[in-house]
Amino acid sequence: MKQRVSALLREKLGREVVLEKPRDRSFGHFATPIAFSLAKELRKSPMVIAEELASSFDDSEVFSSVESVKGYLNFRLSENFLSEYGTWALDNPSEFAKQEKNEKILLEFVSANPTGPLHIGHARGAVYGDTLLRLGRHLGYDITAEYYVNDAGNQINLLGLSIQLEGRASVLGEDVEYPESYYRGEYITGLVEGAIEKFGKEILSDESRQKELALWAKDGVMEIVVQSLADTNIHFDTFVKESTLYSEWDRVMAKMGSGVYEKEGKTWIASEAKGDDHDRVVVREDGRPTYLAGDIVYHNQKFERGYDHYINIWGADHHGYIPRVNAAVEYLGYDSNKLETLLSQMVSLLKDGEPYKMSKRAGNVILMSDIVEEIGSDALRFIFASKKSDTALEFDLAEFKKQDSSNPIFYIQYAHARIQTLLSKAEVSKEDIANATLKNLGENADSLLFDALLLPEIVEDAFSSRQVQKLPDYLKALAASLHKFYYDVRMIGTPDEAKLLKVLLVVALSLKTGLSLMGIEAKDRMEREEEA
RNA sequence: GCGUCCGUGGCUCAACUGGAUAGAGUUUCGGACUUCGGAUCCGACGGUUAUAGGUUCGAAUCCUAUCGGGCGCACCA
Repeated sequence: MKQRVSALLREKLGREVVLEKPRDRSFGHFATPIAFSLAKELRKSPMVIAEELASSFDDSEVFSSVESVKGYLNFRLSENFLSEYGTWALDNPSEFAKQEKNEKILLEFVSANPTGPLHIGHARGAVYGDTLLRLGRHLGYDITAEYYVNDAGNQINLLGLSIQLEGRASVLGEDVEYPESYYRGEYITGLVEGAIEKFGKEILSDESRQKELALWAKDGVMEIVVQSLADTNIHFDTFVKESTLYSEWDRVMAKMGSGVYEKEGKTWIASEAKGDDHDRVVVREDGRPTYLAGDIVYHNQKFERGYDHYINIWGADHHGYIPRVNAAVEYLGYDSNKLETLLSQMVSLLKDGEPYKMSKRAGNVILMSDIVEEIGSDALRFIFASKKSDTALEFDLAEFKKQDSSNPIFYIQYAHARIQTLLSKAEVSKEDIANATLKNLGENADSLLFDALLLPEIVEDAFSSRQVQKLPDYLKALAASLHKFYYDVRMIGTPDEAKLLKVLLVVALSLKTGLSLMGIEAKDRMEREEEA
């Protein structure tokens, strides 16, 4: 819709035009302040320019009116255009809001270490990434969702050690000394049991078998992780294991050329020259690679696979890490502008206004799976998609357990269900509705139809700006329009029944499509949950 | 100290990335059903957009400084 208008303006003016939605619908469907920017070069007042432009659109079939108001150019779409577009959408529901973008994107997200279950911070990045993925795919981008598994390095050894310590303490009854950092939580207990079953109790006391134990355990942890993600409708196409990459190391180092050098018996990357605070060690004196080394080979591998664009989603606490990875990418001979790193900020939880209690059982982290169990996948996804990912978020669980309009996910679902109920009570046939023409609707229904047809713009905007919260914002507003319309206009049994219900069908299509892009299934009926 | 993200009604967040009168929800108060699901709707109260300058037709948005906060600043991941 907007594209159509944009294209018309481009044709007319020979330039790209900023198109916006006026705050007040009485101004029209779209508006542009173009006359202000033309004022300088044309040396005429914006008002005059706007007047002239407005009158040049007189013969258009797309617009019913084009007016200039205080230098703004306001467009009102014709009933004919809206009617045809709405009908097309209903006839081609799976095509609605879709596009054919021609770009291959590698989207890496979550990538939590296989040393423990996902916590609430991971969940935010996961939801953000998956929502972007759904939006992008809907727009036709060819996107691969990838999870990078850090299954090498110290944290893996620590996993083996943690299982042994827990097993020696709880199973063998020994007094053990815990080091400063080790993994704890219910899942460790589970791994101890599994380890005994598989290897026998001996493995708990044999330090030389720590590595063997860890390599087995990380697969178990990954199963837990994958299950948590699946419970939230998140699925990955590929998993790349750090441990499989090091065979490439010599070749990658050679590729970096002068970007790496030897000093004090270590290998460094000259990242400072590429904007980092200082150079970084990639291989220690004893020959063990650092964390960065893994990322260098991984990003080399990514670029060798040949995508048009790369997106990483990281926890915001890693933001200082961006310059050094970009530096590596450039030394490898690639364009670091193709690599886009997005951040997902911290999350703090409240429950009934009080800080959410972290359970000792879980090792003092808030587990993603606990929250999903408490409020459900839909609510979790909605919350995390509702706020800009790069700002800190605080939310109260209690708000999302309510069954009324204060709970946005409920409010939207209710709007969708309400439409289904109306349809089931319709006194006209489905054919009558499908064949109805969406004209002479009256101001309320016309406005509602337009709102519902805005979804394509929202999807495009949300993806290209990487601001997925625009989608839930839109859905909330659309649901509000629907509820208000429902209250204001009676439909069943009136002469306009067929066409009004057809408008509602378009609204339902938008709501359902929008929700599915958030990984949430639209409901046809609301089941009232019993108060506990 | 350096880097980075941020500061918008009492609270949680928006604002089409520089556009029209800064909008929603929540809270508080007041209204609306013998009517398609009141699980809803309407109204009121509430703002010098942290502060001070600057840029221009136009600033919450861009620039500078100050104040306040989160997160980084490893040969940990």
